[in-house]
Amino acid sequence: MLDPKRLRADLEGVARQLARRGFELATDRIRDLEAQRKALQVRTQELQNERNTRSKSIGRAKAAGEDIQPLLDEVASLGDKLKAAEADLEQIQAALQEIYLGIPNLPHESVPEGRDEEDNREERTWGEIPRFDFEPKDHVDIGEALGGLDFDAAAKLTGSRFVVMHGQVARLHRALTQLMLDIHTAEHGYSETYVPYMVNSDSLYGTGQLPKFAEDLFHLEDTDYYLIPTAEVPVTNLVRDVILEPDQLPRRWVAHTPCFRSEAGAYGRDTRGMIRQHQFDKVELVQTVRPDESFEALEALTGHAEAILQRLELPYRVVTLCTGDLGFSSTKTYDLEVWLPGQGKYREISSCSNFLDFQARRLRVRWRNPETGKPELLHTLNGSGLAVGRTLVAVLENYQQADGSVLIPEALRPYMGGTDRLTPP
RNA sequence: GGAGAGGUGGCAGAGCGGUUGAAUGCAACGGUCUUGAAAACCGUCGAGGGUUAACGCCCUCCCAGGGUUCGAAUCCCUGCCUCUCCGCCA
Repeated sequence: MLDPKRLRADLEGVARQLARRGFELATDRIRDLEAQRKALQVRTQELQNERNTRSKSIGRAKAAGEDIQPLLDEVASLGDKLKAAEADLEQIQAALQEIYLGIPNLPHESVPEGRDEEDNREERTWGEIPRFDFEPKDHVDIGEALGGLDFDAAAKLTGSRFVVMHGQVARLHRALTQLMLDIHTAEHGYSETYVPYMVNSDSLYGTGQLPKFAEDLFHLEDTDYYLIPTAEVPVTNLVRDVILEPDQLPRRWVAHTPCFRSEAGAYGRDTRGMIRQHQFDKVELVQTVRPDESFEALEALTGHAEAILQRLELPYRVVTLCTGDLGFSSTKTYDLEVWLPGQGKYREISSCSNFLDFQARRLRVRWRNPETGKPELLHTLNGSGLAVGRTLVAVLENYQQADGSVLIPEALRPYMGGTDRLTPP
């Protein structure tokens, strides 16, 4: 959520910045509601003040043994007036809240202008795109030939957009997770966290998935519980309603969880293979930092995610999302895109974002600023480090051999019992 | 699942329905004292919001949401959470 004070003080300026990302701010309606809010709030508080004052004097009179009936008569109508004013105020505030919760974050000035992913800006590339002296297969063919990927079984057990993994491929999947967790904890200063895979709606409001993106979530019937779409939700919510001391900052967590996404609105896209699933594993990096350090932290965080790809020797590029492609809560996002020979293009494997105080305001994540002595909002960030399923896809496709086997990247071999190759049965 | 107890400020812990946003202790911060520190003593010390140029004034918050009342941390209802005992279970 944006700062309501800022919206009041500079509505037009905020509207201009939001227009960059194609969001039209309802300035007239906001101005109108804010004016009503102000008038009603002042009136309500006056009435509350009157009630408090009179009640106190009644208390005093009673203690002094005086007849309080005349005083009671005087306040007879006050209660109704106050109730009406409070109800009106609540209604206006709810209307404003609904609008405010639907406003995305402001794009940072360094974010390129653009409509969609076509306009994202490439920052750098890393690694050599592999050349094959045969026609490279995609991960579905490779994985099925290895006996390690079974989409038909998953369709029988559940439905489309799920996968069953077997044997050496299942182990490879686990090995990737272990490698990522080990690097982030041992080399990048993150502390490992295990969190619930279901969260309540408060948590989802806090990180911004609700109220706007309910259709992307799996909701458990007759409960307030949802399956997490990313570990970002439970992990960032760890500091909801918390005031951190300066020496506790920055906080860095890494968590490995499955992620559940309904993928509503993605009907025809990536229907083949593991690229877009209802359930996938992800190792997630989350940081809570001082406000003056968040852009620095974004660069570092992105580097941490890149380190995994480098360790696996997978070619990738880094792009800055343009204003039109930027996520709802983010002010700036770098996507890491790994090269997939099966598709002959780069595909997203990590998304690293700085949210400024956008999530922190909803979550009331604060620190005690020693300069002011007051609790102030922190900045939150997160990034995938990495999406495990897509990393598996990248390994299978980039390390495939003409005979149908798949080499294991050096860094993974200790996690694979020393095996250097997956071979078809 | 059954029975009971409870949820108050950073922590601990009081709080007859009426000048209680909340005693007291600890912690924290500022000061006195000291070569320095400790101890002792004095003082400050919750959060959010409205209004104001500012000083200030005002409102809200004692798990959450309803209710009773002129007035609720205190009474009633519902929900959530925690603890103890029993049952079941990985």
